Amino acid sequence: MFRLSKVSDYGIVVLAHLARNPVPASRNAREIAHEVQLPAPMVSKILKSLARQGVLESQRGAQGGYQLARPPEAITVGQMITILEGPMGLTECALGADLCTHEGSCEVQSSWQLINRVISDALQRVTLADLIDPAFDEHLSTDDILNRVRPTRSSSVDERPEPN
Amino acid sequence: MFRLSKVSDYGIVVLAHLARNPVPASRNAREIAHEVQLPAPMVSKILKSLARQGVLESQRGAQGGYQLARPPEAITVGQMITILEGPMGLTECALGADLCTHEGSCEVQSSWQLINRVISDALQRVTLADLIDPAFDEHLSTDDILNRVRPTRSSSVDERPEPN
DNA sequence: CGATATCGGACCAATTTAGTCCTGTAAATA
DNA sequence: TATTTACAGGACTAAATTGGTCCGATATCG
Ligand code: FES
Ligand code: FES
Repeated sequence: MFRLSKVSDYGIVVLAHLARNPVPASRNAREIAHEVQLPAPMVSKILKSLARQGVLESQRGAQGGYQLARPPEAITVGQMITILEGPMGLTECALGADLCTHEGSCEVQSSWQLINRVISDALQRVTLADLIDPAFDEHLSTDDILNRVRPTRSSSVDERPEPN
Repeated sequence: MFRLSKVSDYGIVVLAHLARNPVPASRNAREIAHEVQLPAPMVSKILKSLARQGVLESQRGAQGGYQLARPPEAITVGQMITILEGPMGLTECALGADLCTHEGSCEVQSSWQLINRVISDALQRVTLADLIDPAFDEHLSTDDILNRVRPTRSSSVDERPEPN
């Protein structure tokens, strides 16, 4: 159906909420779930994944909770999706590995790899800061996004999601 | 998992194969399936969808079969995916309709709509002709694709998949 | 007429997803 | 130190989706 899973969907909503509402600095999973109106166990699971991958910092114990580990400009939509959804690739062939049974006979593998890269790059160009920027989502064309010279706030950001 | 379904995957392989091997003009489903080494009933189902949406022309009865209804330059990857996978949208909210239960309280809906448009546009910029062009998939950057001035063969193409 | 093929669905099994729950461990606080 | 809070890490289930098959109807050719 070409949809993101709910995990990614919710995850991005949660991160956007945290970026938009930076205080109080640390909140626990239950509070966050209540704030975004999503099922608490799901949100908890998602928060754990994000913390494990370094997007959130977690504090255990009483008064513990989660907060963003980096400024919103340093977190891209592409990273979030990769973390919550697994390695990006519209088809397995697109990943380049020897996973597809038709490799060798297939005539479109390399094309898929390119298409995949295009999508991936596009998603890496949108940051969490963009998601909560009211100016971002109004009257922008595709080319504005894809060609834009990054504004100051994210000009020096060029990170990848850390492995692990 | 953020993958295209097999239906789309196979569908694109089939179309690429037909574009690359234009003769004989009309072949039946069984032959096509054999040529691309994919399960015949699946291929048949896919061919039917594509024919119904006008990408292929079908000829019934003895000596019948399928052939491309338009030149490869006039068929985009975005169209193929839309036909085989349904309306494109990474989340339901992205479609803009009143489908999501969180609408109103949600803080990222309009951002999703933009992200969605970016992906969609990117996929509309790649045609079937590109997929079978050996030059296409070698050493091209994302920007080459996204910013490229369309070459002659697809400069005047700006169609959408017809509704129905 | 009879053979060939598409058309349009129904149908089923296997996988994936959405969502819950439980046990363990770390931190704060009284 | 005992207690409570809250994350860590999984196992687990039910529901939805997907991949794949099959069939009766219809159209076309010879
Ligand atoms: S279908 Fe897998 S390599 Fe092309
Ligand atoms: S989650 Fe549906 S509108 Fe945002």
